[in-house]
Amino acid sequence: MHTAQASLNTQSIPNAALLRTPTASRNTPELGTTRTVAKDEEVFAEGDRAAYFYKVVSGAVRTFKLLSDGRRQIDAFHLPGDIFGLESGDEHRFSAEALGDATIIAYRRCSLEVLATRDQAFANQVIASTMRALERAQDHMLLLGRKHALEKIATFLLVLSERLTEDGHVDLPMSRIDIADHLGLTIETVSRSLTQLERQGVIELPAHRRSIVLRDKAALQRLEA
Amino acid sequence: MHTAQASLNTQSIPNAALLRTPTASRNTPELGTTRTVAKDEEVFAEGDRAAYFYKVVSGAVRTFKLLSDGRRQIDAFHLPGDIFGLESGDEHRFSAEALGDATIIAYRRCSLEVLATRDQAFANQVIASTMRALERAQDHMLLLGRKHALEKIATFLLVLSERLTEDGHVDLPMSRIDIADHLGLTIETVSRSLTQLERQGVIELPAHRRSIVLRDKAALQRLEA
DNA sequence: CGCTTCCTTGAACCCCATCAATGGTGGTGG
DNA sequence: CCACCACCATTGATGGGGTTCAAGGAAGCG
Repeated sequence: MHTAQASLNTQSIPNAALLRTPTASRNTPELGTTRTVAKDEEVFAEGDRAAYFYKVVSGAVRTFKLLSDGRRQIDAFHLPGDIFGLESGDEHRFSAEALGDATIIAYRRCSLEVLATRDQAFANQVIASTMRALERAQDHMLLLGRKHALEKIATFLLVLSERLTEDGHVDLPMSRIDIADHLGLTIETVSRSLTQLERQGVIELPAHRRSIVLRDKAALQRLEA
Repeated sequence: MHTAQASLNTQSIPNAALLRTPTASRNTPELGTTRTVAKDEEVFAEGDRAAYFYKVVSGAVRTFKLLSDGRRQIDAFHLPGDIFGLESGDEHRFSAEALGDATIIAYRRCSLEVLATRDQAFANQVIASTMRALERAQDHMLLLGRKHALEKIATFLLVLSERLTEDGHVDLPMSRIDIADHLGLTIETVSRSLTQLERQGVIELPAHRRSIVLRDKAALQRLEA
């Protein structure tokens, strides 16, 4: 059992040298090793031994679960600074793949346990981070269970914009299929909803479909429900 | 920001005297105070100061979020032994209400922090428990985002039966509305799905609609997808 | 320049929501 | 003890939001 995929962003663990140092593999090789992952390459699969957890350095990673017939639920996208793949049990309960070419650092799980046992402040930070990950999961349950397509898209764009935006310009690291499998929709509905928002003048969809300009954030917030 | 509602069952925190002792209010009054809550009474509301977190002693509690127009998502039902209302921020991000008459223990949040700082083993247990809560949330996201009504009901019954069953006989502490708002369905669909399972001989619905007999768990597992 | 891949758009359908009414159970008071 | 009532659950009929199926377009890459 047991993944704790949801992102634990390192910003919130100021005391944790282990998690903060993207160059840990060079400075303290025993704590983490850098690894590059190609687009759509697997980092780990559901059922793998969870000997390591990971931090995104560059690029982005999706963690997801599959049903027997192939239906997929992406629980989170992990951006630079995020931790994923930390488990309470000894198996990964999710799969993880790179959205595009990515660089990640792998940490031995036992490192965490050793450090958490020695350093109480660090342990408290890990608790807080895990709780924040849980809270994000809970917000997402509200979205999945009770929001309509347009509300889901609006929420998604607003959440993304908090991390990826430069004055309203969002560069999407993921495809429409990924968005659909994150929001519990189909690619067609995602596409139609985005088109609708564009027609309403709320967003703009540049030609190369991997970026979105948020024209009217207030309108998105109203749509969020 | 930030709730960490999902249940942290005390079974999994063997070393944590604070969490394990239902009679803490008598033995160590500074750690927790017992409180009884009537059916549908509020324990705390979204936005309240999160000075306390809680453990269920008897009865059951729902934690939920509301959208502006009243749509509700119940993120979890908390049964005896479960912890809820633990926040990383200083406000409750959910509301909590008793399903029926219930007894709970309120702990000051600072007690947890003090204890976690002094006792590394305890801190590690809290991390593990929070991660397990997160994992349950992740399973529920798969259900909400990608499962059909019948699959949702089947999963729900199987999960419940792991905790509440005595040889297949499940006593539901919650109403159909609560089930619907947990699974992202309507009461009508919940009712129809249960009826369908009964017609298929998979379950039995006794006259007083608050219990269910699981006749064929294997069939439920097949339906789970 | 053609191919592949991804995205968009259209049309038909279906699952579940919605609207509406009935049924059943437990509680209350006569 | 029974009749009435309120609440909850069930059942039926209809409709709609989103999926499914299918085709067309647009961008990137060899």
